[in-house]
Parts: sequence; C-alpha cells; structure tokens
Amino acid sequence: MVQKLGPAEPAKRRGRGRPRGYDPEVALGQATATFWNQGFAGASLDDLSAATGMNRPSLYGAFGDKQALFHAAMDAYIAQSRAAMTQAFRAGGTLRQTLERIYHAALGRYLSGDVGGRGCFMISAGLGQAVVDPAVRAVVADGLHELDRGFEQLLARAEAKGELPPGADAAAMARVASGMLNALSVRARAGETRAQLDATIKATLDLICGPQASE
Amino acid sequence: MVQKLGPAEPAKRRGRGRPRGYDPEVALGQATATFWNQGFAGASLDDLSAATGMNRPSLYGAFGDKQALFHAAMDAYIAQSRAAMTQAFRAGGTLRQTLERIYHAALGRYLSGDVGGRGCFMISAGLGQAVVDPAVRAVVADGLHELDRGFEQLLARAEAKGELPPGADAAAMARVASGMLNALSVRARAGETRAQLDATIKATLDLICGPQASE
DNA sequence: AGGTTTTTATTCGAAATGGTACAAAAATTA
DNA sequence: TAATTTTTGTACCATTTCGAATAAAAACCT
Repeated sequence: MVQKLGPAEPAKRRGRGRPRGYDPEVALGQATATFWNQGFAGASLDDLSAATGMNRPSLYGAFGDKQALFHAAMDAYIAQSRAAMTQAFRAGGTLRQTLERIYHAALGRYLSGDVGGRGCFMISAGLGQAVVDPAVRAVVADGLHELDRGFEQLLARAEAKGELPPGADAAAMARVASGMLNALSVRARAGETRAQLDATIKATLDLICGPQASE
Repeated sequence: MVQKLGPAEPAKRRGRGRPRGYDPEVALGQATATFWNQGFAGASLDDLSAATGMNRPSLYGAFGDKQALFHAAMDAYIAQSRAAMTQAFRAGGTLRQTLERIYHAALGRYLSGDVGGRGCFMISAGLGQAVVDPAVRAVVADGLHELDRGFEQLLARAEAKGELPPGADAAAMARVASGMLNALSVRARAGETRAQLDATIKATLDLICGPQASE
C-alpha cells in the first residue's frame, strides 16, 4: 500500500531542488483511504504516514496539518465522485437504465477497498466530523444537495418526456431516489452483501419506475 | 450537563459501602451523547469523564474500558430506540399514519441534542467504528435488519388489509421505507432543517401510499 | 466507637499524538 | 565543481491519552 520511494520516475521536472519521492495525487488517495476506514480522529498521523509512504514533515509540507489534509481528501473525493456521477447521469437511456447506472456506479465505490464495505466517504468519514467541524458539515451538505439537484433534473426530464405515469410526483421521486443513495452507503458500511444491496436497488427502481421482471 | 455529585438522594440503598455519586443510567446516557457527537475515537476519556461527572476510575469501575463503555452505549441506545419504534409501529391507524408516526419518532431522536442534528447513534457513531471493530458492525447490522423486518411486517399487513393498490410490491416498499429512515439520519446530521426533513418524509409517504393534499 | 466495604479523588506513568527543528540528500543552475 | 534549492530522514518536544495504583471518604454492621 506504500508507493515506492526513492527518485520517482522523472515524470515532470519541477525545477530546482530534490525531486519528490511520491506522487501527490497517489498519496492523497492513500490518505483518503485511511480517513475513509478510520475516520478523522481514528486516523493518526503515523497511520497516514504509513499509508502514504511519506514521513510527517513531507505530509505537512505537501498538505498542511491534519485538518487541511482531511479537507483536501474531501475535495478530491468529491471531484472524483462528481466526474463519475455526471457521466452516469448523462449517458442516456430510459429512466430506469439511468437510475440503475447511477446506483451501481455509486455502489461500486461504496464497496471498494479491502475492508468489506466502506460506504460513501462523505457520509462515513465526513459526517463523523460534521458535528465537530462546521466547515465539514457544510461541505457534506453541499455534496448531498448537488446530488439532489441531479435527481430533480433527471426526474423532471423523465416527466417531460412522458416516461412517468400520469399522476406521478417527480419531485417526490427525486427526493426518494436521492435518499436511497444515502441508504446504500449506510448499509454497505454495515456490511451488507452486494446481493442485498442490489436487491435494495431493484426495490427502489421498481417503486419509482414501476416493476420489471427480474433478469 | 454534569449530574450533581456528593451523596445521591437515598433512592435505593445497596448495602455496605459508600453510595455512588451518580445514577448509572444517567451517566450512560451522557456518555452516549458524547460518543454520538464526537464518535468513538474522537471522544477522550476526559471528555467522557466531564460529560458524566464521573472521574476515570469510577467510569472504569462501572463500565470497564472505553470499548466496553461504547458497547454499553450502543446497547442502551438500541433498547430505547426499540421501545419507541415498537410503540410507533403498533399504535394502529392507516399505513400512512403509521409510517408518519415512525418517521417522526425517529426524526425527533435524530434532531435531539444541542448540536444541530446528530442523526442515528448507530449510524453516526456506530458505523464510524464498523470498519475497525467487527463486533460493532454486527450490532449495527442487526439493528438495521430488525427495523427492516418491522417494515416488512407492516407493509405485508397493509397489503393483507387491502390498503395497497393492486399491483403494489409490499416487499419493495418495505425496503425503501426502511432505507429512507437511514437517509433521514444522514441528512439530519448533515444539518438539514426540520422543514427539509419533513419534506423528505412527505415525499416518501406520497411515493409509498399515494399522494395526499398538504396539511 | 471501631471495623468493613464500596466508592470517590488525587496522582502517577507509559505510550501515543500532533507538530516542528535541523541536518543530510538529491536534484538544478552557474 | 561549487552554490542553490527543494525534499527527505531523524530526532525531538509538549501535550494528550488510556489506564492503574493508592489513599481518602462515606456509608453500613457489630
């Protein structure tokens, strides 16, 4: 889990001094994974140092103190998540296909890693800090609401295209669709199997889009 | 927030030695609140000592080490939550009334305290430890699945009573109903207002039970 | 009153934690 | 080659953390 040290491949020269022994993006990813599993308070600088292969002064020089590192981890996670989600939202197809793609893209991230289900980083690690650090709470809330808006637009477009039954309430559907994404995070971290989580996704799709024969 | 010390009122004599200066149940509640806000790793023994008004040796004598105290906090929370939920599930009324009662009972707990939304203790504090402590993960999973079964029975009974429309899938509805409870926890802790959360509840009820005029 | 028992209060200690100082190392530039 | 610049590695520091040891306090029992 530690990136190899020593002179990194001369990928990009950066001018004068000694070259870095690590790739900042890789290191940030490894620090993120540590926070993801153990939370902010549960991840010591020694843990982070071991995970990234950087010693503490390097960590400090690159990212600032522990809080700053955590914020950098959130920003990086959000950026990645946003990229994947944007793609899933926009790839086209029926409403059901789109929702299914969204849920499975998210679930793939929630089940990634080697600890048996970590959930969403913002929910699992971010919300742990939310009560202690208002700035973290605000970032998490923004992330949630950005997704909310995505679902609202998706459902509104589906309604406009006539994909929804006549009496359907697109706004209500969007709220539930977004909420069930949070539920998947919770339950992935609680250790539910992929089969169980897939069943929850199917139930959500059936309720929103109408039932469909099993595959 | 600290219970008063000194000789407690002679509620129940317990025989020989010096009487306790605290009520174990009250102290456990205060310790639970500390874990709830700050998580397991984020709550130091000093924090817990200050919150309960017990000094460390007393804490240790009463509950064992920090892990044991956390497990005791989970057990107590589950017992309280189960009592409230059982009542909400069984009090009768239409499906919509019952679901509304369940969600609002839970939401009241999720918004309790003076830190602006803490969510469910098991999700907010428990899941933070789930990856680190498999026993905690198992307890949380059990709690979730106990609720799942409650919703399954509730929806199955509603179906049997003919409260659901003909084509409805009671099992899928139960999964979503249970999942949205998790979503409420997440969003309460993210700082959503009661009005926002009520709107999510209403959306869930509308989707499961059919729309209803606003009050 | 004197002894017994249980809890509380003070204190201590070893380890871990977050953060930093400083010199050695590895590159560039002159 | 020598000076410069940036990063690394080691060591250190003050504080916090968890836990335990020990003595004082407050009740009961005889």
